Amino acid sequence: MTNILENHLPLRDKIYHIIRKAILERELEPGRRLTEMEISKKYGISRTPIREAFRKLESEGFLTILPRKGAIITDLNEQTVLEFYQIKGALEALAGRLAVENFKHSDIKELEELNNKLKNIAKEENTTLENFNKIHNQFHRKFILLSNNKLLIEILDNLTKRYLRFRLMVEHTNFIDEVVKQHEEIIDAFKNKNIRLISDSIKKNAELGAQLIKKYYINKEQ
Amino acid sequence: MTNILENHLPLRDKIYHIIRKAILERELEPGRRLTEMEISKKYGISRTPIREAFRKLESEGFLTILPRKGAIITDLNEQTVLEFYQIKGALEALAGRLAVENFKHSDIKELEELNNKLKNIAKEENTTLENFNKIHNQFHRKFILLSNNKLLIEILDNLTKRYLRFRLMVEHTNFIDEVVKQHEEIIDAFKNKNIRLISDSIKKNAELGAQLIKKYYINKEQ
DNA sequence: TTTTGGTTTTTTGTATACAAAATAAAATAG
DNA sequence: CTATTTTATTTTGTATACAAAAAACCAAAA
Repeated sequence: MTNILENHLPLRDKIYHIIRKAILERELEPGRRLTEMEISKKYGISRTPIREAFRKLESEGFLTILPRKGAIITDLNEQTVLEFYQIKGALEALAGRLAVENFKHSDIKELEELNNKLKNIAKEENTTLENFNKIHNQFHRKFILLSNNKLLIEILDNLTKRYLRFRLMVEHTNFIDEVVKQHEEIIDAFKNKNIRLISDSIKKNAELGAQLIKKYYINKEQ
Repeated sequence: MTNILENHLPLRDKIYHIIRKAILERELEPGRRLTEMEISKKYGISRTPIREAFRKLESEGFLTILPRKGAIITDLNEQTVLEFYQIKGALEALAGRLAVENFKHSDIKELEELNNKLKNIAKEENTTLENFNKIHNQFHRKFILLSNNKLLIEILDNLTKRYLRFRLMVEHTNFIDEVVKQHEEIIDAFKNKNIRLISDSIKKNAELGAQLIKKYYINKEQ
């Protein structure tokens, strides 16, 4: 495994990855203020690369920087999540439509294998949410890559990273069966090269994601 | 008019806007290398805020930064443009679908007024491409804002800025009539609250944009 | 003429210093 | 004791200095 922190990257990139990881894993909770000095002392480096990392994290929505005030970790509310899933649905549906042309038999097979892995995860005893998410992402990224639209891939990758935080909040495991069934629909649609069906099934899958997050927020209120 | 360079913004933001403008207006041509010292000397400021501006410009696709090598202005080829318009089509169509609910009579009227302005520009003698683009953007941004999806608005704003460069390459004026007609279709679709029609007419409009750019590249080759 | 090797110059990466603004703390007035 | 002003501290914004890497240059050899 290639460790980002070891391979001689510029310090700004190393510190970027460290902070990003901490936010994603909720070590740094939303709303918390982050000072440059704090990080500087903690890791024994100067403020210059830290500032640059902060700006990058801001542009990706992890931090909110107020001029002359500093950085706070962006809070993600229910509304934001729903907005995200609407966009995810539309863009992945586009990816699907574009991908049809490029699908080979082996690609379909790969999707089926990934979906089988998901099905097995549901049966396993000690299955982690991270593991589920990993395979789930591989499934989606498979047809996204086949869209051959580099900008689309870039945008979806960015969004997925940016909103990964939610996915780690929710107990997907109860819904794996439902997800697997929907993925089967998507695979069928690709098999039949039915553009409309591809688009609709992918969007439906995104809507399910939104519903799961919604449940989390409802439980939180109680 | 609010001048970005005067109003006490941090230097990093001022210099960011200066460079961005220069790239958009093709003063700085694609492929050109930009050194920090060059900007530093030209504007009499230190490298620190310049570095931060560079990173922001990189994240928005204006610059490509290679570690220990420096920044070059990103070159946009035909393929990238076509990819952009595919995404623009899908996201604006989503915006349209979401906007329907929020459309008031006055909003429809506003769209009609903007489209009339476009129609008049076609008739004018000395009409600038910038002027056309400005009104054209206002039309699209109108229903995008009504989608009420903040993330969607942010993404579309970013993309529009990032790919503004193209729009300034092409002689839209010959196609204004066609654009106006398509906009009328969009307005009608909103009037009838016909989701499918809204989606399709917006996508068709994006495809026209792609075609215009394509023409530019074809002419360029000759 | 071309290629290779080393030297110089330029440019980026990082640390540090200080000014300016914002926040926190303390002191004073009511 | 509370509210308000003043002072002190913290934190960001910018400039500068130096180290490290890359690029450019030049000379000598094939």
